[in-house]
Amino acid sequence: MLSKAVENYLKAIFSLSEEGNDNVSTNSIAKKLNTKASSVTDMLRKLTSKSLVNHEKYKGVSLTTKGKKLATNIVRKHRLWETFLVDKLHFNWDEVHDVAEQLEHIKSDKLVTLLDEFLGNPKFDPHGDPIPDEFGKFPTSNSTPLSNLKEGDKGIVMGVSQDNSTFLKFLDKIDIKLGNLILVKDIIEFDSSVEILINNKESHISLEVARNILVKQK
Amino acid sequence: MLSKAVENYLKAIFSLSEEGNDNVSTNSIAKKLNTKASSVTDMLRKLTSKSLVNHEKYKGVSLTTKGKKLATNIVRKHRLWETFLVDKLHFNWDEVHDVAEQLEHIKSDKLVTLLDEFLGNPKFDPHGDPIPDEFGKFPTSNSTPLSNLKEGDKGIVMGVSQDNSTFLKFLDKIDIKLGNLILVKDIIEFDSSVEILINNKESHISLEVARNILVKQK
DNA sequence: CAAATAATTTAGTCTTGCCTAAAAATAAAT
DNA sequence: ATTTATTTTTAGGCAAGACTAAATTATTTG
Ligand SMILES: [Mn+2]
Ligand SMILES: [Mn+2]
Ligand SMILES: [Mn+2]
Ligand SMILES: [Mn+2]
Repeated sequence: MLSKAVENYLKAIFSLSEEGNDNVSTNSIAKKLNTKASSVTDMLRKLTSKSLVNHEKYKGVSLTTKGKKLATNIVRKHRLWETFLVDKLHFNWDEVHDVAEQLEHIKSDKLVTLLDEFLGNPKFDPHGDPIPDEFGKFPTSNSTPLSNLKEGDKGIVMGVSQDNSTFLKFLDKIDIKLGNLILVKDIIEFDSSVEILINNKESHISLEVARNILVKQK
Repeated sequence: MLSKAVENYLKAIFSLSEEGNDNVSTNSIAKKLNTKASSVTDMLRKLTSKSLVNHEKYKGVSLTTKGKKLATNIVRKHRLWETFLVDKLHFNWDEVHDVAEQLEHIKSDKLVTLLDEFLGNPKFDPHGDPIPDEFGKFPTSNSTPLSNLKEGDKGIVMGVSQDNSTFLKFLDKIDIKLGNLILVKDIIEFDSSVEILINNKESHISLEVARNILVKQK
């Protein structure tokens, strides 16, 4: 039975290898988990001995098939619980991440299966992140960052690539939520910031924000 | 923030002091938590330093007001989660205890409040155990062990005083579930075992079983 | 009441997961 | 190609929580 610490390391390595190159660095893991590089090295030795990662000294680390399967299952649980909290308990989308960080470690296959069913086998969580199925397969979403659209383009909000609470609260304020239609009114050349229209409401967002909003172009 | 271990000790001490005398013994805690007496002594020192228990060497232990409040809240969470698992996810009542043992340690006041609401503020869990409210107040249930009834008496099943899975599965087999009506047909003098009728189905149960079924006499 | 038994506490270890400081390896810069 | 800076690993420790064995205190029993 995997400890909570081991599960968090697997999840961190998984998400880091998604967003970048195959071999994840010790430092990047330490940063993601708010820990020290030396602690990471310690843990990598343990993960290696459990055949969950391949680690060559000084060369970074990658998940084994077994490690990837386990990591995916934790992501699945995290996103199912977030969906439960928002859809059933009516949490706001900026409040669920920390609670889901705890719930994802509950060990019961039956619980996951029944929860999934109870929620109607959702494909995406409240932030638009894909929920892998019981075999670890992720649904695909043909969405692109809002920052890729041109002036005059329209897009439907499909998700966000940050679950930071301040970011999400800001989106709430300017009416950005999943399913809403965004019109790109203007792109300011100077700093690539974007003027948008949602529900007849104009807003001005930075490039950084636009990069973290995922839309399906219409 | 309390560790899982601390919470489990508090809960154990709470339940032991409910069912017996005020001062709980080291050995009884060790037995309940499947650990060794020496480990219990270690932990009692820690709990004492946190003002969660009063412990006089060799004289047993009791919860402080603070300790009792925290223990009650864990019981509350355990029973709310059991209710969720049975009512919403359709677990059987013999399958929920171990999962609830994990879920009870999730830390989020908002989660508890919203879960309670989502479940319709239940007063009793799937085993008939009372669920304390947010202030720690337990609802009262005027139920009595089935073993207290006389021949010819009738009673409605209000709960059980065991969440052991084999015991609950046995009850399933003879149609004993919350709300069902039991008629006491005969009490065998020799061993005080009981012949009962439920849903026109006759069963013969031991005194030990009868003691663990709680009914409201009709 | 003394002797035997049972319960509890203490002493000394172990594992997990984390830390700091120092050493070693790799990457970047002159 | 050295020197410098960065990254990673090692060495040594700490706290929580558990264990075994031994010592101490309480309780029974003859
Ligand atoms: Mn999240
Ligand atoms: Mn999410
Ligand atoms: Mn239970
Ligand atoms: Mn229960």
